[in-house]
Amino acid sequence: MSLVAQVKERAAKAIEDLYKVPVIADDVQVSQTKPEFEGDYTVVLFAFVKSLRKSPEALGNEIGGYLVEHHKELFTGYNVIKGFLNLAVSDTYFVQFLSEQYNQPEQGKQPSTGLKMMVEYSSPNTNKPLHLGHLRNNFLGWSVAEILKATGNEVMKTCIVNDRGIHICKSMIAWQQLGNDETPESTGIKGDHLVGDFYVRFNDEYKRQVTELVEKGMPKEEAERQAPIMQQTQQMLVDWENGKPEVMELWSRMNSWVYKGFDETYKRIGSDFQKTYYESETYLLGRKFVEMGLEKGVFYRKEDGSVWIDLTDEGLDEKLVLRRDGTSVYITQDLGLAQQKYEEFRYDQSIYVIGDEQNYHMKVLKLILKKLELPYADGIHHLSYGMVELPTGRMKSREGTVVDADDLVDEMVKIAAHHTQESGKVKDFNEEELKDLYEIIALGALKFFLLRVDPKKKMIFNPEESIDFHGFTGPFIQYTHARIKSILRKEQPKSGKLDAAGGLLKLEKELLLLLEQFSTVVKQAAEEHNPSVIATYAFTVAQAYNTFYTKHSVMNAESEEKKQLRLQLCVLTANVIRNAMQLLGIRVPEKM
RNA sequence: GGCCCCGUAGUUCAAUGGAUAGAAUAGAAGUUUCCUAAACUUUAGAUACAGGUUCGAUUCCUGUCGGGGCUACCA
Repeated sequence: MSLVAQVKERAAKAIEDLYKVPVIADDVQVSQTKPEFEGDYTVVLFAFVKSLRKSPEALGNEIGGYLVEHHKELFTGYNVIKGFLNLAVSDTYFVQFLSEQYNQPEQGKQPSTGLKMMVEYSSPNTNKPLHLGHLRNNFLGWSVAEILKATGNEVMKTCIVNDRGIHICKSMIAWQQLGNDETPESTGIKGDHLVGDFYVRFNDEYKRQVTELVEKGMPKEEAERQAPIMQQTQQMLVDWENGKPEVMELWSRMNSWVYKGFDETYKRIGSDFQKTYYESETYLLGRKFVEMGLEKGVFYRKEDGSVWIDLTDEGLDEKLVLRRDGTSVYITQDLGLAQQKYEEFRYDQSIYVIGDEQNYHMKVLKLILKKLELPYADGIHHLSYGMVELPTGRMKSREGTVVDADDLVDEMVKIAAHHTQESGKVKDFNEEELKDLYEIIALGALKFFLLRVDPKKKMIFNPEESIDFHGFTGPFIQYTHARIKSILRKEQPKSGKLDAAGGLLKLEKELLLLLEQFSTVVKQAAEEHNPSVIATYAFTVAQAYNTFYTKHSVMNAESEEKKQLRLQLCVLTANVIRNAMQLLGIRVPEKM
């Protein structure tokens, strides 16, 4: 049991014994003691003042006295300041924790819950390459999946690829008309970028044609409909839906270029999926829901044949679920996909990593499934994350301000290489090892940058300033790990019980206090679907270690006892850092 | 118009209703005969505004101002 949990439980028991009232451990408010006060954990007493009719000071002294008396092995002292009972945890407890845990390589792992969870993330369109926004999505999704695994869940990572629709046809038409048979091979351009370029060229040509028509005197809206390239694109979509062979062939050819490009990027940034769904295969699935909904009276048909659901009672609008021409809309497709996933995987939870611009859509999706009384409706969670914005606002492809994922990673690798060469610490690395190190550091910086912020909040990326390698960053933590490993290459701790008789120094104890919290932090991150909790934690640990490191020597410790204790502390810190960073998808180097 | 989210040091981010609002960067001043200075130490600097609830409000409620998103028979 975690230390916080123990404090809660014992404090609850103390109150029960002292005042003969039932108290649940979770109702006891416990937090880490602020550094300016004596103690390690603090019980906040205000909640009990009224019901027990005692002053906070009296309560604190009575409970504190009781705890120190009844749990000598755990608490060595207390003080009461206003309504706060500060408890000092014994060195013995921490030293025992250290010697039990230090060489357990898997820190933070929780027992199995038996629950199955799906995490859908990444979800790209096949008409453009991945950009910075996708990176936040990819890193979040991967990390949350990893955190859920660590907390004992079976996790299935999935991806839904948007590979059909008018926007895909735009790239295809542009390639047909302006492409000169260019291919990734003939041009040397990565497939997803090549197709993305044609999407841009479509828009340029379209704009040109509209302008031309307007100059001839056609009203703008009319021109936008009449532009030949748009008409041809719409015809292509119809042909695609009818399975016209030439169109299908071009479609799968260009998509294969894109997938090859995506695979390269995914491999590099570490994204993977156990199952990939393609919209071209799933977009018709939702239709049976329309029948079901009409039968249950949840949906209704309008005179023109379109089908709707009325959500005004829930404070939302009326929502279309089937067009009057009988084709399904986005939400209907999602209903179908949710069902399909459930049939295949029987999930307890299905987590969708999707931007917050779709909050409304996801709310509607869940609500419709609920109204249809589907058993998996309650398990649907939207992991809504904020957009990555530039200092000037949203990235806009029309203004060319979209930050490309591949370019950004390349840039980060360059900077990592520059810093590494400057420091001159890895002269014994060969070419390949150096290349790997640059990737580790570059992606460490990038992933940490995107994961350290609360997912719900939008965040700002300034392309003018490169992502930092100092301070609250991935490389800072990686560096700390490398430093520890450098010591451990010189000497490994001997196993066996340690003697705490000499007492722990302040910095040793502070570090141990933090290390003990890892499981609690992982649980919190899992409950909140929030990797930033882990990022903050990993940084705090690294910071605490660095402070300790500068102040106290491990190899030249005051005594052999101390040296052993510190070596164990080094091993545990390295393990916790490695495990924490692993949950963020960040590797830690042995040397840097 | 309706619904939702957000305004915290110069900047980027923290803070289950709890103690003197934390970090990181940028700024100023220091630390390397001693385990990796991508480090460490010191210093200065912020809750948009006005009310309310509370023993206690960055957090909850109301209003004002400012920013963003959604509100498609697009996906």
